[in-house]
Amino acid sequence: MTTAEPITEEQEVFLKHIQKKGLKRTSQRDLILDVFLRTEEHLSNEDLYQLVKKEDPTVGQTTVYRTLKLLTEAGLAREVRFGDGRAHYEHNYKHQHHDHMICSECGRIIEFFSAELEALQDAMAAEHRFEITQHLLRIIGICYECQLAARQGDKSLTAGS
Amino acid sequence: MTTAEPITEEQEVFLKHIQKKGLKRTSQRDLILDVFLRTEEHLSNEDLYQLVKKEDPTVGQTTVYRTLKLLTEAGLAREVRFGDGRAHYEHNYKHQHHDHMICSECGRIIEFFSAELEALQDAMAAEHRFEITQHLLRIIGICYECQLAARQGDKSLTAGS
DNA sequence: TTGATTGCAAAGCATTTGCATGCTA
DNA sequence: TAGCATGCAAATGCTTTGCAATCAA
Repeated sequence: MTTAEPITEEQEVFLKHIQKKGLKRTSQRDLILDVFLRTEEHLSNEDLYQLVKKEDPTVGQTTVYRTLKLLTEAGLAREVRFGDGRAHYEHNYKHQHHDHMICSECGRIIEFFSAELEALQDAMAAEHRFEITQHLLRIIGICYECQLAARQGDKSLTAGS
Repeated sequence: MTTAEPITEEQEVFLKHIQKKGLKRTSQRDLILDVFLRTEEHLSNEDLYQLVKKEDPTVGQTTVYRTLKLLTEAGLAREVRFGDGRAHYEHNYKHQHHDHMICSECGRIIEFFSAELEALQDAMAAEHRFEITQHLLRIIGICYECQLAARQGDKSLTAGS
């Protein structure tokens, strides 16, 4: 499989980054980027590896690790951690920054954005003359669906879970 | 070493928690709590283990892990993660909730609090009917001191390490 | 041709778990 | 005395690294 010519903006961004660092374009990196872009989720390394493997079983997991790091450097991916011990990645190119609410019952992830929140963070940083590189807001709790479910199963309460 | 009678509020809180769960009070747990309370920092497990070991070299690291989990359950400690791959713990009893700015250059940690920020988070959660259990805000960037240092060493710029 | 890339296996870390012994209640 | 707690060693799970073979530029 020869590497194809760039099509999407993202691929161009990736190529630029690759070249700037004196690295090389490979079919594996192309494929991993492609699969990543086609998937709109919070992919863990393992997730992406499984998807990539479907299209090319010879790709190793190590390459996925290394490529995700490259994509993050290039600004195409953003690493997020939900507290389950492994890294997840989401699209980061021309995507508005957003934060997450994580349901500790079902694992559901709700994305949200608040300009006021962002502004307040900037203000707090300015107060300390702190130059923000990135920020991470994670709200953990119970989503509406799980609250409903809990209310229904409320009659037989012993100690929970 | 026999276990001593409770003195501080924190020790009482811990005892109550221990008893409620049908667990037992031990000299190790007493010591670990004591050392934890005497230290005003963001202790990692390893940090606390080293400190405890100075006072009682027979205590095992596993016990520190297990006790820190207990302290967290009891509401005495709060687990925080700064992105270095391991958990850190800070005092949580009658301590106002606060968030952190982390300098990616020197590792310095600045604590801050904003009532507006808290209120905004609550508002965002309410919008999604999400019931907050806890939240975590981490701002990563460059602290003022490191900005100054960077400006000074700016004349010989090659690529920046 | 040269040096980056790949995939495998092994190594690293932080954390957890199994288990025999010890100790609290 | 019963069963929780302890500490060691081994296991776990995610991620990184060493290395020989391969491939892009």
